[in-house]
Order: sequence, then structure tokens, then C-alpha cells
Amino acid sequence: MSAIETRRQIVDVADKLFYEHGYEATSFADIAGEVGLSRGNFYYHFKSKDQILEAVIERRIAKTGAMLNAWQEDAGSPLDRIRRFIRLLIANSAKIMDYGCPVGTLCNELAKLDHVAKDDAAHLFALYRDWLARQFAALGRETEAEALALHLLMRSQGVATLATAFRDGDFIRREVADMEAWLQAQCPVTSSPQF
Amino acid sequence: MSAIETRRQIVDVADKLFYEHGYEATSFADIAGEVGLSRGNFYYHFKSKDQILEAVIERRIAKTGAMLNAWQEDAGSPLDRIRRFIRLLIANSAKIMDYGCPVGTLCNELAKLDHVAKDDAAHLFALYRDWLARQFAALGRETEAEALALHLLMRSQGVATLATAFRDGDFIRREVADMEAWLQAQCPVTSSPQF
DNA sequence: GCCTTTTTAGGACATTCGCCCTAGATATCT
DNA sequence: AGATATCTAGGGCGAATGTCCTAAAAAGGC
Repeated sequence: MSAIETRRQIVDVADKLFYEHGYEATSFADIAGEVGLSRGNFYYHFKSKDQILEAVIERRIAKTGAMLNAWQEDAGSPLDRIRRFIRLLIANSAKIMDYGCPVGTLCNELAKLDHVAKDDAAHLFALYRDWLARQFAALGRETEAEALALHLLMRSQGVATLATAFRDGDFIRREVADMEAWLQAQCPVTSSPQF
Repeated sequence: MSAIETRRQIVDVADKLFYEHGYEATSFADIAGEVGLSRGNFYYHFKSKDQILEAVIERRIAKTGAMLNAWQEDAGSPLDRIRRFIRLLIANSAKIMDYGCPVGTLCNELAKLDHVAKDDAAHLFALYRDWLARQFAALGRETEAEALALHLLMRSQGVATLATAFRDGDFIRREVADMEAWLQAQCPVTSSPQF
């Protein structure tokens, strides 16, 4: 197999295992075992565990950026785009109840480890923040765009954490509905001006 | 020194280290070193690392319960009591920006490890939830009390996670103000009825 | 001041960790 | 097919992990 393909497989598996069991709790052997490689061969592709983490974060950033770009291209209002973000909680609710949010839990773990890559991981949040801020700006909320984006991001994180702790899918649905209502209320109602 | 006192010290240190560096990343040696005990002696007090975790959770539950009871006894309206909870985010903002919320991050880690104690850790959330629900019920919101409690808990978790990732104290203050405004809006305005 | 109980220190255990080396297998190109 | 570059398997390194044992120190009752 080509080295590039193998490398991609390693990053794929590492991504999954880091999410499901955490970075520290995932060992070289775990990744190698799932990929079907010998432990020794690993070093040919990655010189250290930190390098795998870097590659995983890089990959997540690329995938997230691609997803947000695709959402941007899609037909639909900024409001619809934001709703799409909110509904990620529904689409991923099963995994979230098992393992939490991939971004939030990774950032938390790396913060505790005081890991060099913790800022890289936080960049994932920045991607969502900036994309959401763009949508709010397009809705005519330029000045508060970033604050509104962070607020929504904050909510999704809180929902994920509590949903994991209580394993409560109804809670997710309830809070998603509440977020959508909040979103609607943020939208200046130009169609029915009050005069 | 008495065994009880030593045990208490171990749990104290373990509590701190589990919070600051995580459960997995904290070793017997780390705890022993900080307490000033030899690693071997450890086994006299705790038969396994899981037992320390259990003791730490038990201790956190006791302390949290005591704090909430004290808040309950305090003079002040249910509204003031809820505000007191919200302002935990301000009081602990420095540690939160470094290590996140002690409850949320522990629950997340234990969920990923699929640890036996993960439900015990989630019980910490339940303490807050039930106490908050009591306050909302006292405010006349009996039917939605638990949902409102979870909503507030959710917000505090989201704020903690983002504050850690971005290390942004202003964000905490902004969201706390928003939570207090939300809280005010939840309160039926009996003093100025609309008729 | 002795004797029993409680608490301690230090080391050893098997295992796993991340990391590294090397010889051989596999693929690629001429 | 032969030569060369690429990729792999397996094992071994020292350090660290959680766990366990034992002999000595400390504490406490008589």
C-alpha cells in the first residue's frame, strides 16, 4: 500500500480513537492494532504521538472548513445555515451522548495536559465562531456578530456536555428547539416592521 | 499521623490533580509525591486508583451538597440563590480558563474511558440540577423547573468549555450577564401585573 | 518500659508506554 | 529480470504504570 494511503488510514483511526477514548488513553498499539500495522512500522509514518495529534487536528480543521464552505455555497438564507449548525447536535446526538463533542472534549483534555497543540485544537472552535459570525453579520447583526456566534457555540457545548453526563436525547431536542427559537428572535423582522 | 487524616490529605491532593491534569494523566506517584508519602504506602489507604476516584467523587458530592444547603439556608430569594450559582463562573473564572469545569471535564473523561464511576460523577450534575429546580419551583415555575435548571446548567457548562479553549475572561462576564438577564425574564413579575 | 496495633518506607512485580533499530519483504523503474 | 527506492515486521530499549509484599518505624494501651 502507498505510504500516503497508510498515513491517511492512521490519521482516520487515530481521529476516531482520540474522540472515543481520549488522546492520552489511546496508545500507539491501539491505533496500530485497528489499522492492522505492526507497532514498529508506525515510526516510519509518524515520529511521535504528538505528530499524530497534529495530523488529526489538521485533518479535522480541513474537514470542518470544507463542510462550512459547502454550507456557505448551499442555497438558503444565513438563518438556514445557522440552523444547519444547530442541527449538528441532532445529527450526531448518539455519538455525543457516548463521547461528547469532539472539539470541546479535545480542547478540555489538551488544556489539562497543557499540551503544545491545545491552541491548534481551539482553532477548530474559531472556525465555527468565524463562520457563524459571518452568518449573523449577513443577518444585519454586524456589531454583535462574534458575540452571537460565541453564544451559539457556547450553547452547543453545554448541550453536548450535559447530554453526555445524563445520556438524555430528549434534552438535546428540547435545547435545539430552544436554540432555534432564540435564533428566530435574533433575526430583525424586516417583513413586519413595527411602526 | 492518623490514617484518617492521611486519607483525607490523599483525597484532597487527588481531587486537585484530577481536576488540573485529569484522572488518567494523574499517577499514584504524582499524588504520593505531593502528599509526601511513599508510593508503596499508598496501598495501605487505597487498594486501587479507582477507589481514590470514588473517594474524590464522594468528597465532591459532600462538599457540593453542603454548599448548596448553606445557600438554601442563607437569607435571600430563590432568585438570589440562582444568581449565586451563576456567579460561580465569575468566582472560579481563573481556574476555569485553565482547567475547565471540574464536573463537566470529569464526566467527559469518564465517559470516554467508559469508567464504572461515570454515573457517580454525573450525580454531581444532578445535585445542581435538583437544587436549581427547587429554586425555579419556588419562583412559581413548578412544571418547567427541571428544564429551566438543566438549561442554566447547560449554559454554565458551555461557558466553561469555551472560556477554557479561548482563555477569554470577558466572554465569561458577558455570558454571565446574559444568564442573569435571562433569569430575570424567567421570573413572573408579580409586583407589576399586566392588566 | 514492654507489647500489640497501626502506619510507614522502599523495593519488586509484571505490564504497558512511547520510541527506536534493523533486516527483510514489497513495490517501482529501467 | 535486476537494481533501487519504498514500506513493513518484529523485537528491544528505558521509563513509567498500577499493584503488591515485607520489614521496620511509630503510636498507643497496659
